[in-house]
Amino acid sequence: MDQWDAKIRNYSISELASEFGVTARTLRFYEDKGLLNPKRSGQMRIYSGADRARLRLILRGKRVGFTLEEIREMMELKTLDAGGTVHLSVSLQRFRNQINTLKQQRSDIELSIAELEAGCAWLEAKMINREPSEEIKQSARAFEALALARLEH
Amino acid sequence: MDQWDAKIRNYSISELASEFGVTARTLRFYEDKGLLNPKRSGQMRIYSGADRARLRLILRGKRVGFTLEEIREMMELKTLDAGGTVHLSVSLQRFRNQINTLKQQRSDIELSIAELEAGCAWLEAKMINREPSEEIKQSARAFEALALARLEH
DNA sequence: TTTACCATTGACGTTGACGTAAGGGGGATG
DNA sequence: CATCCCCCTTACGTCAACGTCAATGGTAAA
Repeated sequence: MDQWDAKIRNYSISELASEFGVTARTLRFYEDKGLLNPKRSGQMRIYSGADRARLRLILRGKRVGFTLEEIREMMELKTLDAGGTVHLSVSLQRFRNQINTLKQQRSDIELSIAELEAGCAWLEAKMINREPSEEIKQSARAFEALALARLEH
Repeated sequence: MDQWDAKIRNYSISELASEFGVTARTLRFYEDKGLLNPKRSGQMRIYSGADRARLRLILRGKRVGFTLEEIREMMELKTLDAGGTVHLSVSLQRFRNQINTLKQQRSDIELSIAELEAGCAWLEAKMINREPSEEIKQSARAFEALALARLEH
């Protein structure tokens, strides 16, 4: 239980960048936008485990379509201890909205996956039987019909 | 079974635009990029039900994070009947990659939802008990610890 | 005919998220 | 000492996805 803990590990900018597959420029940019603020040792940036965790959150947020500004706001809301009940309830509403957005997106994604999987099946069918047999043509038309049915509302 | 079918419905540019909550400029832009090509009556664009279906796909693709270029490619792959087995298998691989991307995204989304719901719970706890009781402070610290545990790898 | 409205095609402007180039500091190694 | 490598800041460049503006045309009601 001494101080040789795993959490006192720090990271240089390029370490963190390469670990997450981004450039150093990106990390400096995020700092500029108020998303990160690592400690400094002189000029050099020193990233802690917490900074690393924030970065993970930022990148995940990006992947699901939030802008950097939105991500910054959400992170601020959680570190914002001051502020009355009103402010809290506003924050709560914002979080709930984001959740609904994400759920909508998840459903979009599931539809898209289904769409692409249907496309795969269609391509596979075409590859297995190269000669334009009536059988395949039939299934092709069937697929098209199904696709259309799903698409036209 | 006469021709008073539902599918012969056509749309003007502003009809389609307002139905999907985009501007006419957007539709012209998509056409410029080869994503749509409605028929013309003179200068005016005439959108068919198929065009409408394509638009639906485009917008969904956008919502899940594909670029217009990617969407165009995917749509081309499906209307591309010519091309040998090699081309087909390349297409198939592309589709499979997109599917994996989407599945990754879905998992990201689920993580984000969990994150935000935890944030909601945290805010709610704070609202219910406004006075800074030790009890709440404890649960706050507990939450922070949990969050960190989830975040740091 | 005039007014009103919707359509068209350019062309340039804007925003977010970085890339890239220029110029310079500091330390470790041959 | 010279060379390398990593770090820093400042500032301009870029790309996608449209927005906005200008000038113009067709048609339908007043």
